[in-house]
Amino acid sequence: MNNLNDRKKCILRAITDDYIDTAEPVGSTTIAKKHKLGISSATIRNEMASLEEDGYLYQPHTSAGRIPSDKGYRYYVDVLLELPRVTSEDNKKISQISDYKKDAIEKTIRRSTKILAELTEYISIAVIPEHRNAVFRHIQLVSLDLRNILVILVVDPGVIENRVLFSPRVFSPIELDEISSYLNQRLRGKKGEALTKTLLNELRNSVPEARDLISCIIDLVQEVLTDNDDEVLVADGLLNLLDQPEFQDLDKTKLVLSMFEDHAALAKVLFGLTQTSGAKVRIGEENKSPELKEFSLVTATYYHNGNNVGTIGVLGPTRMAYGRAISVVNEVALSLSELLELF
Amino acid sequence: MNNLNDRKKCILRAITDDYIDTAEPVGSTTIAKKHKLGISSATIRNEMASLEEDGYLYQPHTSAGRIPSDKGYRYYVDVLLELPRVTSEDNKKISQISDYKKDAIEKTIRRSTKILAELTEYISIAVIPEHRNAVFRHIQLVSLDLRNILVILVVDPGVIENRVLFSPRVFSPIELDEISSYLNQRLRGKKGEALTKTLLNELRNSVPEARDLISCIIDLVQEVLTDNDDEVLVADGLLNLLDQPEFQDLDKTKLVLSMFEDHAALAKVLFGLTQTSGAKVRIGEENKSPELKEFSLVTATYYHNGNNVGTIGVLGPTRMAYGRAISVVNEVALSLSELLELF
DNA sequence: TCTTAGCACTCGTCTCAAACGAGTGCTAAA
DNA sequence: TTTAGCACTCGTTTGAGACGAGTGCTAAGA
Repeated sequence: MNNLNDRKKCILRAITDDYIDTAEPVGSTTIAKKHKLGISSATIRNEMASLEEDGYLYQPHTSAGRIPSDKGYRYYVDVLLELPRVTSEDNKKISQISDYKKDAIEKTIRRSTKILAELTEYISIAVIPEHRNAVFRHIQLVSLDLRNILVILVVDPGVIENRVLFSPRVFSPIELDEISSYLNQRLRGKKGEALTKTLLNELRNSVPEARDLISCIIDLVQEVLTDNDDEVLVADGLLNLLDQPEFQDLDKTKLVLSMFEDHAALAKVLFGLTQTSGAKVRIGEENKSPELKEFSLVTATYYHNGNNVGTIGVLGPTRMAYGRAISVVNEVALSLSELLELF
Repeated sequence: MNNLNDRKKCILRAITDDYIDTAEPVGSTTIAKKHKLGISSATIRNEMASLEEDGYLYQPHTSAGRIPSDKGYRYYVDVLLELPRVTSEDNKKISQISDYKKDAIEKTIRRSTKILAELTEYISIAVIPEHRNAVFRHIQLVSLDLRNILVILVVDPGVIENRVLFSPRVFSPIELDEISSYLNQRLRGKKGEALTKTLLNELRNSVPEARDLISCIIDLVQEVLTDNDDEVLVADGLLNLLDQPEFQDLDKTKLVLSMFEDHAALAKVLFGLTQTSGAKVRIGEENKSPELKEFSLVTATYYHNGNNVGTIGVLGPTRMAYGRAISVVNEVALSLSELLELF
């Protein structure tokens, strides 16, 4: 694929840079003037025609300049792009991710997407750790008053779930402690898939006088560990889309934004991004989903204990500032992984 | 203010209903045809001219129909409006508010705004209970492993805060229980303002070997009870605005939506809505803030233990379906209050 | 053989005037 | 007091023409 001569590379890079900058089709004279390549507009025109023939560029209509095609962007990203360093200003902002240290993992990720959206001015999305990989760590029952019992369920990595249960029967703190430690002993380290019916029934019947309470608790544990319909996707900066010149058409834009009302479906689209290290870039048609064919997606995974637990990234027009996006996404994923090591 | 004769009332109501429905200036013939009032378009025209003179209507330009002015909407809401009953379908949706029963109050309110936005198709907003009115209820320290301690702080009404603290010194579960019950005993029922320096210092020095741990805990308590910069405003359905014909102008709409980036400032605008019972309606210019002069705001307060703790409502164009908005907002506020009674 | 100046051509956008039509206010008759 | 009739207003739509950015092609020059 590295089959372009140097001059073609320069021209393709110039056109792509310019188009990313201005959102206007780029003409040969513009290139000749702005980027002093030492060749005339006529020569550039010839090269452009050749690049178009090879599928790197296209014209929206005869009398317009050129726009990079998806193939063009792909070449740009793979071959031509030099990643800019993350500025210290950006780094300052990114470091805000760890500001609140150790609150729930989900909040941390929300904060990260928010920061990512602000930095890139695109839509920022994150897939949060799948609970089904989560492990039971600790449960604690606390008597708030006679009949209200606070259940605290701690799950690795970093999810803490609280629920206040109303119990018709009064339990003494000692009883609650006993129940807690029994459940802890039986459930510690278990994954959702390990919660077999046999086990659950055994637990339910273990303390006859607390059957109802334990039932409720088990439901909660199961709910948290098996992650039915819980939010798996976090998005921020949706409105940034309105600032992009290609989304001035309201109907089109509404269509896109309405995708974000069904987080579950969208998560599926964004899943299957299992990736090794570094940022992954999906450009336009490379996205399987037709709604995303005008979008590019730059994602990176973040880790917990060396395991790939989730994905974070940005979604923007194919005319995306790839360099900056990739740098920033990488940096954010890195910060997030570092922070999660502390959980 | 009840100074319009019956015919004028009918015409004003017809124009307002029609304009709310179509978003197009309403002409005399339209009224004559759609609402069989038994009078000709010419008569309606005369009455319209009179209503315009009195400030209830205006024409966007000479050759157009009429649009209700803010004064016209106000009259419509105060005098002409008959509240529609909430349909059983709506009620079904509203009852989803209590689906998850007793998770944290903030989540409940988020869910409520989401439902409200879906039902009305306007922007839905809520001011969540001010923490400074919150009361310390319970604290619990749980040893997760040797050096990680989970702090659970329960605050009335319905806020549960978790934090994992890393402690260089190892505490036994018994020690942690002792610290918990000491703090519970000293802090139970206290408001943020009751946390004087003297008290806090006394607590800090009460158990010398746990000084650092207690310090961290106290910081957390103070943070939660004094509610520095925590989110006080929740909004949903921002994108609904794009479906309104009066907000097809992207620049204008972006300006409005950007208001929602500074929740704190917006909360101020929406505060000062201390109100008795039932929904409050603010129409167009009645809003102090100039950004909101094209908007109407329908709000109701919700209660906890008989105290007005927060506000929930919808924000839409002045051309709002007031009847439905008021009914639904009232119903949601009611459901929310009922649910909070259980907290 | 490669480069480039020159030029005719294309086609989207901008401009402006004319036609259109929804709605009005006024007048005069019922 | 109501209403049919009509001239008038003014925003919107339509279409023709001018404009111009950018192209491809040709032919001359390096």
